[in-house]
Amino acid sequence: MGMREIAKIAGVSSATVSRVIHGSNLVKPDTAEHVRRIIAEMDFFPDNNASSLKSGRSSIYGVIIPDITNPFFPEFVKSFENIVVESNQELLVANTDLYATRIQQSIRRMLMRKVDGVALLASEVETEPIESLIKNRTPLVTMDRRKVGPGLSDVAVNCSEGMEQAIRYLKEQGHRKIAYIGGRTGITISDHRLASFKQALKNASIPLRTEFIRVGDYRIAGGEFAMAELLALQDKPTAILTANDLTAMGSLRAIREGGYSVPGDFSVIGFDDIEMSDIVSPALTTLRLSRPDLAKTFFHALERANEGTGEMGRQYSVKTTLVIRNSTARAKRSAERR
Amino acid sequence: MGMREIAKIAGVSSATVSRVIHGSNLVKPDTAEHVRRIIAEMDFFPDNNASSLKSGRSSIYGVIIPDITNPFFPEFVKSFENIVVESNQELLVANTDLYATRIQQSIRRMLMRKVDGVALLASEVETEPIESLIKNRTPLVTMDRRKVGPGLSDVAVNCSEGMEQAIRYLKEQGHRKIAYIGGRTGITISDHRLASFKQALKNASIPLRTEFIRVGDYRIAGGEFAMAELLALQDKPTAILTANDLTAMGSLRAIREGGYSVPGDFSVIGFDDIEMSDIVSPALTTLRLSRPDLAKTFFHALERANEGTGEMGRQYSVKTTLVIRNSTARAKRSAERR
DNA sequence: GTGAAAGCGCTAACAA
DNA sequence: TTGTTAGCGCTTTCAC
Repeated sequence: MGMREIAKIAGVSSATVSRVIHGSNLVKPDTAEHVRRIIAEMDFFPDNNASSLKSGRSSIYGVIIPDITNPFFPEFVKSFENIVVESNQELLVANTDLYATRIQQSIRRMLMRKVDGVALLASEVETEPIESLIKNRTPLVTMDRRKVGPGLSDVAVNCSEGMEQAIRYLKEQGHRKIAYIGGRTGITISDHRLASFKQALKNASIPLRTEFIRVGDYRIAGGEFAMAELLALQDKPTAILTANDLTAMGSLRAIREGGYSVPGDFSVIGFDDIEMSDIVSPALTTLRLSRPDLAKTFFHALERANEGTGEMGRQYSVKTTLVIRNSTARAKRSAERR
Repeated sequence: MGMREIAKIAGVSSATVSRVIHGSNLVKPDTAEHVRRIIAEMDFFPDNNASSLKSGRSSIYGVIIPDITNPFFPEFVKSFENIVVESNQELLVANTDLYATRIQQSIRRMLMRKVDGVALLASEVETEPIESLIKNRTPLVTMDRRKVGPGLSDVAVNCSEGMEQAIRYLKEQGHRKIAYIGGRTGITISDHRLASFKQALKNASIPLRTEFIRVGDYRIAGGEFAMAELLALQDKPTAILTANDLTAMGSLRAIREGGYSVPGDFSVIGFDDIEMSDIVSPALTTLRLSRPDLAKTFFHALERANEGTGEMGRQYSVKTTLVIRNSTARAKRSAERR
């Protein structure tokens, strides 16, 4: 069952059928209507592979994420998929499981499918795989790499504003000893968040203590481990900022295990505002990074790149806002007792 | 850059290049090696659309899930993707967001891409969309629909065994008043779980109380609401089984909100064993449904259907096992006091 | 072992 | 407004 047969039944040419399917206005309404009826009757649908072969475009966007097990990403994918499907396109999702090598594989596979663009949210990325995308003139939009080029755009997560808010808020609550549990260094996304944290401290005239800077892995286990280290300190912090909510949840866990309470003994602030944040106990104060906004921005950047081909990419930015829940409170006069 | 050009450079025909790429053993090793080198040098990769068009197969499997926000599904997708990518195929994931209408859309889109098979984990499924798959001879494997046919297989979740275990365990712990929070009725998956629960109670000679049977929605909110109803009962249960872990977490929440404790006042058992189960507090006792096993079974069923085309589908089954953590304990002499 | 050639189903430029 | 036609890049007989 191909367009040819539909054409025969309808008494038109396959070109007309194609036009009808694509809603061309060069077809007489009557004819179009007639053809549409036949299509419906025969329950016909076109072969996408053939169109892609012909046109070189596939109406597929690729998304590469590092860890589908981190709720932030499914939530992003969901938002993104809604937008993409809305415009009759499709999503090819690849999860790299945090292996940098799998990024290359994924990109390669997407290139073979002639995707119309790639949203790359896995930040542990080397330059090589990106080049193959550029070379094949496939638009790429990255997250928080802060580099643009021809066909290469970036969506930065503007955390400095949020961090400022968070630090200011903590300061108002009487906190002066503020720790940070980040992600592996060397990854731009981690570096930027840490830098924003330091800057925010500075702006608030709060001294930075190196022993208060710890490294996690964006997962619960990492947050738990890093928090345990913090708890082992003689002079403990009274508040902890984290690079993402999972890290914050790990901290919560370590604090509980250590026999302390949140927000009684420690205030904890997450990052992302995944759905779970509102559900754990205590509900997490966090810096919200809106998934719908992020998805919209990625989509927009991709669309744009697809119109003006070869055009220079842009630097986009989405911001974060502080959402106050129950994991933060006034600092105790002395959190060190006990 | 197509096979033609590679062929020219290598001084062979495009047919030979194609053979080399597919590892055909009809090519002289020397020639093959030579061609491979050129391919690597030129960084060539074939156009999948062209192959699919020619062969009618795409090396893509489709997966349709109801709610990407429920960690069970990302965890399944991850396992499934690993297997699929291993065998040089790909995954097209569609999330229906619990809208039955989106299942049809998804299937249609997959049909247009000529997927080699569809794994359908969204259970709220009518017969119509399935038929279009069958008609197009695209293998389909469903979860817990318990119906098979030509090109249609099913993977049943054998929960009866697990339920028996759970009830037996609770009975040993002194529980006699056991409630169940399930999913919307009418969905086979919900019906089966409920039926297994009832059967298990019967086998353990524990009376079934209708007011102890509640309906959730496989999400935290539903579990919370249903548990609140249970708490409002004069004569409360002492243990609660749930249709999935999210429901169980909702119960935990309602119990905490109600001023009770787990497992002090109530024992709670989940279903699935999502990663979070081990992380919430208290860690959840649950019936584990192994994602890797489930993924393997789906893949196997799909592969099988793809070999013997038009063959009759099979009924597969994966089992569940009780994982005991901290949300269950001995029943109090009287849980009703207070 | 290797090459020539005929399409797979669709699109788009051109013709009518 | 509609039809004709030439491929898109690959696979796969069939012939050598």
